[in-house]
Order: sequence, then structure tokens, then C-alpha cells
Amino acid sequence: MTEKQENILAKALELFATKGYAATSTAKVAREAGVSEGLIFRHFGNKEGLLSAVLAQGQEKLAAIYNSLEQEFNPRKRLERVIDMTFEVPSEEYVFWRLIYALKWQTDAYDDSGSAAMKALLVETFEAMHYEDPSAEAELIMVLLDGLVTAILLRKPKELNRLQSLLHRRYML
Amino acid sequence: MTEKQENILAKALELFATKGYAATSTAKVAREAGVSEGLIFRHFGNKEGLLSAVLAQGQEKLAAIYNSLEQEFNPRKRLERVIDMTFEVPSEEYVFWRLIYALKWQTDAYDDSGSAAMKALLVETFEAMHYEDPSAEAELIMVLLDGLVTAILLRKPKELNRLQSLLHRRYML
Amino acid sequence: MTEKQENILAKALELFATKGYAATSTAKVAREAGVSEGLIFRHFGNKEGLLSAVLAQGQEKLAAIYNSLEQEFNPRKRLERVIDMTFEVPSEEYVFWRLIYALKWQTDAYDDSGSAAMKALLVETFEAMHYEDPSAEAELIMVLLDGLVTAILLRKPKELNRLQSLLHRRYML
Amino acid sequence: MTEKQENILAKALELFATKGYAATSTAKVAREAGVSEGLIFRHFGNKEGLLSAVLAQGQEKLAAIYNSLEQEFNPRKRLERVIDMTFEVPSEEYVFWRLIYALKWQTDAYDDSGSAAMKALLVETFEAMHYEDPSAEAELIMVLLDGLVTAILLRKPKELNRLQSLLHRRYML
DNA sequence: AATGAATGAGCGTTCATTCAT
DNA sequence: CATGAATGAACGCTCATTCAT
Repeated sequence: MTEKQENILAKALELFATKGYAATSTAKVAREAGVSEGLIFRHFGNKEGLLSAVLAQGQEKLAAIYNSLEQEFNPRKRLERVIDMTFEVPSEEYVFWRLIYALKWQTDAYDDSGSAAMKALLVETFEAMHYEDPSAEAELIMVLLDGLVTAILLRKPKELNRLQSLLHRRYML
Repeated sequence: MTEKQENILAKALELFATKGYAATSTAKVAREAGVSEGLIFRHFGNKEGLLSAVLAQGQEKLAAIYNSLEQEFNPRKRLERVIDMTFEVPSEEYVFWRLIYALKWQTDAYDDSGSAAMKALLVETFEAMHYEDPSAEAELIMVLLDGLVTAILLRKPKELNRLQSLLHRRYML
Repeated sequence: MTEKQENILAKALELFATKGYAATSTAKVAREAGVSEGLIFRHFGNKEGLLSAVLAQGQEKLAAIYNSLEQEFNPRKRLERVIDMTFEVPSEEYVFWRLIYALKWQTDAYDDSGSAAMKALLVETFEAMHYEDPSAEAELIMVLLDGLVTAILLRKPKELNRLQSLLHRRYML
Repeated sequence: MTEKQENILAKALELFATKGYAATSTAKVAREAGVSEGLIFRHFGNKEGLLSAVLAQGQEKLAAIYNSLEQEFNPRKRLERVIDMTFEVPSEEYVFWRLIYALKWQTDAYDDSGSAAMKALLVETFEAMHYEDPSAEAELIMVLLDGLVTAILLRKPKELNRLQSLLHRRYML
């Protein structure tokens, strides 16, 4: 991947995430990336291809998260890690997550596949911890963490620490 | 308000919510509403005015929710109502809430004002219930319910009942 | 002619003259005149009909000028009057003359008919004053006065008095 | 500048001059120039940018006139040149001058800056020729020549030669 | 690999005009 | 006589995309 291609991907991610996919023109991406508009189409085919490439670049983040959880066999520690990693999303990644979360609301873009695997992993975790209704517990924590990410990305709340320790207490971590 | 105006508002709500505001053309709204495109501008000034009119029509929903909570003085019942009303969003209102939630991610549209009032109400509730950290508790439940709405609107999960009773147990309602 | 019709004509004149015919919408005329847009079309048929009505209302000004000159049989006095009336266009009439002069430049609107009669009258005048080339003299004064009106309407120069007396001297009036 | 750009400029000049700026659509310019409408905006930004480009192309004409007068130091010859160059506007330039003169009447376009410099030059000229009121004389000749251009562009009179020699006699040239 | 001229479809918006009331 | 809802065509402009170089 050439430098120009990387420029394009970086600026596309930034603009898609902050201005929205539909509201970002390929011309603007090209201008900000310092390349000609034609180059975007030579490399990525069309605008949607550019979006796909942007997302593909971030898929490794998702995979890394899932793998790191999968390799933690102690259920208590796994649960702790699920919770803590949400609170500790690195701020350099905000722009990527913003895009992921914003795209969810676009009918034709929503893809549920990732969350099913995560759900299974969490059900397993709560089973190992002998919770009464592991499936509902898994659903609860997913819903909760989803809302938490939304809050972090949109409202940037300040009391995250207290919220984090509250959750630790609640799950006796 | 004439019938055509109502048609426009209804179709605009639907399309803005499902396809996104930016990705919905006024031409499409007009076509689906069975009116000329010019009529949209005559009645609502411009596309943004149409969005405002759509939102204004739903503001009463938001106000009604807040008021019904404010008038419930028993803290336990108030908390119960906050939780239950989230699970019981009428499905006719889905499209409206989808729009509200989708708009949050649109840079220039995000308005936090509503949530501050709700937060204050919840802090007060948890204080009355003698929770250890009422502010964090309020934040937690808001984040949780926000994630819940997202799940309901996007993933339409089937185990909502079990999730609801789990929450009741957790808050001893 | 009802009061509303007069309102329409007055505002149309003002707007056509100051903003231009093409750049003035019938909606704006209606709004400023405090009537519904439909009324303009009921009374004047279409936008061009409105323009015609506006111009017709001012034709009497042109006729009055021509008549007053025609009835002055003393050639020296007639010439004097031609010159002086140009310098003394009442400022309430500026807006009308602006419209006339602006319309000249619109291909489909230019109508030369008035100036031919005036030319004939001036040729006759210079003949009576035994000028060497009465036709060229008539042309000269017409061109001059035309430029003068343009200057008055567009540049609003301050030294008009000195220009007026210079012309009087030059024609020995 | 590509051939298409030149096509656009040429047709825009023609249409703006003959139909008027407001009454000429960018679609019509594009159609007549044999290019897509989008190209106009790519090259000139917007309709006003197109007008500016059209005018800029002709500004050299204005500058050339002023410079040639400035470099003529003999006042009698300078005056003669002012007069004669007006009579001898090349007919290929008519369309450009038509645009300049038509734009004067467009409220927001009128720019007096050029005429002030010319006025100063003429005042100086009449001073050198010991005329009684050089300022009024300058004003007079400007007004006269302005009317003359108007006549040439709009009425295309046939007796221009006799008018020209009449003026020569009057100024003793 | 990279540019930038060029396109055509679509955008949000304005407009003159019609018509039921 | 007068309104104002409604229309459809056109407007200025932006867009994703193509292609010769």
C-alpha cells in the first residue's frame, strides 16, 4: 500500500466518521488527502469500496479484541477485561468507533454478525460463573457496554472512573 | 395542517429514520408522499425545516415521558417506570426513535440538553433510595437504557422479557 | 383600479427598477404589496403583463414631455426646455426612468419608436435655428441627454448646475 | 485554458450581453457552448465566477484605452483621440461593451471606479486647453460619449460620420 | 501510479402559473 | 375580488464516476 493510499484511507475514515458517509464527498477526501479525485476510484473502485477499505482496516481491532477475550479462560478475569477494555478505548480509536457506531443506523450497512460471537462468549462466561440466567446476563452486559461506548463517543462524560468501579462492585470483580 | 402536509411529514419521518437524513432526497420524500417537490419548500421552507417539523411533531413524546416520571414521587416506582417504559416503547414509535438515535451521530445535530434533566431526576431517585454513589448509578442506568433502546431498534432481540426481569431483580423492584 | 392593484403596480415598478425584471419574483412583488400572489395573475395575466401595466402607467410621462415640447413653438425656448427638463427630472420619477433605461438593454424589450418622433422634433428645431447640420445636431443633443440621464440615475453627480449652465452657454440660451 | 473553457467564455459573453445576466441560465450557456453544465462550475466555481471571468477577459480593453490616452501628452490630440476612439469601437467588441453597459443597471454590479480616473484625465486635458470650466467640460464629454456608446450599441445610427465631424468642429479639432 | 478535464444524473430550491374555495 | 394550496419546470450547483494523457 503506497503512502497516497494510506493518506486516502486515513482522511476518509476521519471525514466519514465526523461528517457522515453520505455527507462526505469523494472530492473532499481527495483534497484533504492531497491526491487527485481519480486516484480514489483507481484504487478503491467506487465510494462504497473506499468505505469498505476503511472498515477492513479496522476489522483487525475487532478481531484483536475478540481474540484477547477468547484466550482468557478465567471467567472472572474475562468479564473484567470486557468491562475494562470498554472504558479504556484509546482516544486515537474514537474516530474509527464513531464511524462503526454511526453506520449501524444506516439500514443498508448494519451487520450484526460480530455481536453473535461475542454474545456466545459472554453466555459461556456467565455460565462458568454460575449466574442464574447467563443468556440474559450476557445480553445485559452487551447492551450496557454498547450504551457506554455511545456515551463515551458522544457525551464524553467525566465520571467514568466512578462508573467503572461501580460496575466492578456490581459484578464483584 | 392539510392532508398533504401530514403525508409529507409521515414519509419524511420514515425515510429520514431508515435511510438517514443526508441520504434522503426531498424528491424522494415528495414522490412517496404523492406531492410535488415544491410543496415541501412552500410548507417547510427547506429540507432542514422539514426535519425540524418532523422532530417537533415528536417532541411531545419526549415531554410526556419526562413529565410522567417527574410526577411519580415514590423513588422505587419511579425507577421501575424508567426501566419498564424503555422495554415497552410502542412499536409505532420505533421509526421516530430511530430518527432521534440516528441523528445523534450527525455532528451538527447532537443536542444533549434533554439528558441532563433526566440525569438530575435519576440522581435524586437514587439518593432517595440511599444508593452509595447516586450520580454513578444514574449514569449507569442511563447508559444501560440507551444501549437497550439501541438494541431494541436495531437488533430487535427476543429475550427482552428475561432481560427486563433480570433488571427488576438487580434493582430489587 | 382598486387600491390593491395600485399597490401591486407601485411595488412592481420599484422592484423591477431596483432589482431588475428577471431578478424580481412575482412572490416578492406580492409580499411587498401585501397581496396574495394569485391576485397578480388575476389582474395582469402573467408577469410580462405586469411589466406592461407598469410601463403603461408611465407612458403618460413620456407623452406629457413630448406634448409640452410640441406646443412650444419658439425654437430657442423649445431647445432650452429639452435641456432643462432633463436636468430637472423629479426624483420621484427616478425609479420609473431607471426601469425604462435598464429595459433598453434587454434584447426583447427595446423599443425605439419614441425616439424617432423626438428626433424629428429636434431636427425641426435646429432647422428653425439655422444650424448647419440640423440632423447631426439633433442626434448630438439626444445622445448627450441620454448620457446625462444615465449619469443622473447611476452616478448622481453633484456638479449638475455647472454642467447645465455650460450647456446653456454652448447653445447660447 | 482549454478549448472548452474558451467556448464557455465566448458563449457566456454573448448570452449575458444580449439576454442579460439574470435571464441567462448556466444550462443555456453550457448547451450553446457544447459542454456539460457541470464543467462551468468546475472551471469557474459558480455563475458569478463565470461572469467575472468574462469581464476579466475584457479588462485589458479598458486598460489599453486608458493607457493610450495617458500617453498622449498633446491635449488637443488627446481630446481628439477620446472622441474618435468612441466612434470607432470595433464591431467585434460590441458584445463586450453591451455587457459592460447592461451590467451598469444591475444594482449590485455597478462599479464607478474606472470613470473617476478618466474624469481626472479629461479635467487635466481641458485645463491644458484653457477651457473656462474644465471640470464641467470633462463631465460633459463623458456624458456625451457615454450616450454615444449607448446609441451605437442599441440604435446603430447611420449618420455617425456627420456626428463625428460635428463634434470635431465644436471642439475645434 | 497519478492526474485533471469532462460528464450526466441528481440535489435542494425558486419560480411563474393554476385553480378550488 | 381575493386567497393560498398546489404544481412542474427550470434554476444554480454538487456529486460520483470515467477516461485520455
